[in-house]
Order: sequence, then structure tokens, then C-alpha cells
Amino acid sequence: MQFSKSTAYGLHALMLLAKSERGRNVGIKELSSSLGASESYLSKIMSKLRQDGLVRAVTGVNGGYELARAASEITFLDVVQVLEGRQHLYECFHGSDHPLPSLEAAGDEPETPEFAFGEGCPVKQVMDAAELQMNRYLQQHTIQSALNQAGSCDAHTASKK
Amino acid sequence: MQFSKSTAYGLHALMLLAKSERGRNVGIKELSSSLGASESYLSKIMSKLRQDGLVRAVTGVNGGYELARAASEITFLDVVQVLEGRQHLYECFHGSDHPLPSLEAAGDEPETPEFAFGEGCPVKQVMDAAELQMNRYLQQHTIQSALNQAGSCDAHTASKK
DNA sequence: CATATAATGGACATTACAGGTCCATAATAA
DNA sequence: TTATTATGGACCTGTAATGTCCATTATATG
Ligand code: SF4
Ligand code: SF4
Repeated sequence: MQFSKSTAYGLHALMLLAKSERGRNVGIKELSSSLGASESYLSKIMSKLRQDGLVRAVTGVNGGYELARAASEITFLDVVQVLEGRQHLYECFHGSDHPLPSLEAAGDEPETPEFAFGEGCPVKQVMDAAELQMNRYLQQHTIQSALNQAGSCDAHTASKK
Repeated sequence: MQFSKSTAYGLHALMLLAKSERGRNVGIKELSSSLGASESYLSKIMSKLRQDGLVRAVTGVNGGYELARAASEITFLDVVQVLEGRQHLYECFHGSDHPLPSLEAAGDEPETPEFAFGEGCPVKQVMDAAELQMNRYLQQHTIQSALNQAGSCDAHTASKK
């Protein structure tokens, strides 16, 4: 289990857009050469971000992308959910919900097993809650907040130059 | 991004072993028929769990698997790390560590770009911390604790029967 | 209007990996 | 010795991520 490259690209593209900002449209060429991704591939990603309302795009001369809302209003969770999808990380394998098989009931009912639970399967509960912990954190961090972090780092590495 | 089926199977298998317990070895046949997984596939998973010291296995007649330590000492994180691997969820795409490309530096140095950061890249920081939130939660929950949850659920669904 | 520019979306091709099977081998109890 | 049971290597398969190509559409500019 890993985040897809698309998510990495998407996050970085948004960081770049946030840095540039001020009405200026940033073209796919600029983005792709900055990130080292192909134009075609990155454009797919940008397209998804647009469809989900994270960026605006304008075609034609001087066209390109810009953030659709303030960088402080775009959370990491937004980006992850667009590019990784919104399914749960943990998916049950029998039917859609609840069970938890027991050893004893094994041979008896192979197709409609006598399972122990209703809604509150503890395995799924733990896994979903774990996912929630991560998502909560991702939701608390925005492109802007990351950019601020970057700023302070910038300062201290600039001195090295 | 999703947890693999292997993780689901692994967790369930351990739940079953914990339920049975008391010196008795549970064979792959029992496990696979309870979970609805093939013997061959599940045995690979069990093998991994054994290599990582979560279960013990004994071959031959009356052989099978049992927990290698108390169910309360096996965390969800243990299982996830064995079956999903221990790499970080978020992987950087240029080089191994730090940068964050800037638009301006794009055309200049295509191969060794002038990046802004040392260790503290904010994007990676956020993503790694998010992962940590999830892992912390997974570490706090054990096969035993899930089983306890299960017990209480059992009680209230048993009345329905 | 004509033209150059730039994003879009559909249709591919490629690659990687999860998921799954098979079998020969080794270990163990009876 | 025999039946049983886990092991691990080799292999196959399907699907999703990655990546490319192109025809179309939209826009600014002169
Ligand atoms: S986690 Fe619970 S509900 Fe999901 S498959 Fe397992 S037993 Fe069933
Ligand atoms: S997250 Fe930071 S360190 Fe990682 S690739 Fe992006 S800029 Fe580089």
C-alpha cells in the first residue's frame, strides 16, 4: 500500500500554483518541466483536480492553471481524495458488511455463513478508525500551511548558499 | 490506495487463532474454509506471519498454527507492517530526499535542480506525519482488544437468535 | 477571420504488482 | 512407514497505475 505517484505530482503542482498565484495562469509545460513529469500524464492529473474544483483551467493562448480557491482552503485531504479515490482503505471481503467468521461454523454453511456480528465488526471498526486518524491530520494541513513551513526552511537554507 | 486482501486475511486468521487458542494447532484447511480463501494463498500469508514471529507453525500430523505470543501483544500495526511492507506510504519522486522544485529554476538545471530544502520538506513532513497518526492508532489496538469488542457484540446479537 | 496556443478526453500501450495456483520438499505424529 | 501438514519456489493471471498519442475544443491576438 502506497500513495500513487499521481498524488505526489498533484500535491507538488498545487504547491507551485500557490507559489506563483496572482492571476497568472501556469501552463502544463512549466509545471511538467518543473516536476519532471510528462506533459500528457500531468495534464490528466490536472484535469482531475479541475473536475473536482481545486483548480481552474483556461485553454488557449496564455491559458493554464490557477488555484480555484485560496491555498489555505485546499487541504491535503482534498488532494488525496481526488487522486486516490474515496473508497475506504480497508475493504471487507465477504459481502459488503459485518460478519467475522467462527471456526465452528466453518463446514456448516459455506455460502451463507452464520456470522457473529451486525454493524459493529471490531476488525473493520479499528481499520476505519485508523484511516480516520490519518484523514483528520491531512484535513488539518493545507497547501498554504505547507508553503509557510517551506518559507521558514527556505530562510535557513538560503544562508548556506 | 487500499489495504491488500492479504492484510484482511491475515487479521482474520489471527482473530481465529486467538479465539481457538489453548495449545491447539489450527490447520490451514480450517482457516481457509472459515475465511473463504484458498489454502495455497492463505498459507503464503501464514508463512509471512510466521517469518515475522507473529505465529508459530508445526508441520505434520496435528500440525498447524498458533499465536506466537499473547493476543494482547499482537497489534494491528504488527500485522499491517508484515503484510503491507514497511515502506512509507508517501514516496518522493526526485532522488531520495528533499527538494521542492521552483518554477523559476525549471529550465536551468534539468538534471540537478536547484531545490529549496534540506531535510525538512514540508510536503513529505505532512504525509509522513499523517501516516504516523494512522500507525499510532493501529499500534494501540491488538487482536485481543478487537476480540473483546467482538465479545460484547456477540452478546447482543446472540439475543436476536 | 486566421493562426498559434493550450487544455481536454478518448483510446491506446506498457509496467508493476496483487492475487492466485501448482508442486516438489521437508518435518512431524502415529 | 505412512499419512499429514507446512514450506517455498516457480509460475500464471488480471487489474490498476503509469505513460503516450492524437483529434478536438476553446481562447487570445493581430
Ligand atoms: S472485518 Fe468484520 S465485517 Fe469485515 S469481513 Fe472481516 S469480519 Fe466481516
Ligand atoms: S515531497 Fe519534498 S522532498 Fe519529496 S519530492 Fe516533493 S519536494 Fe522533494
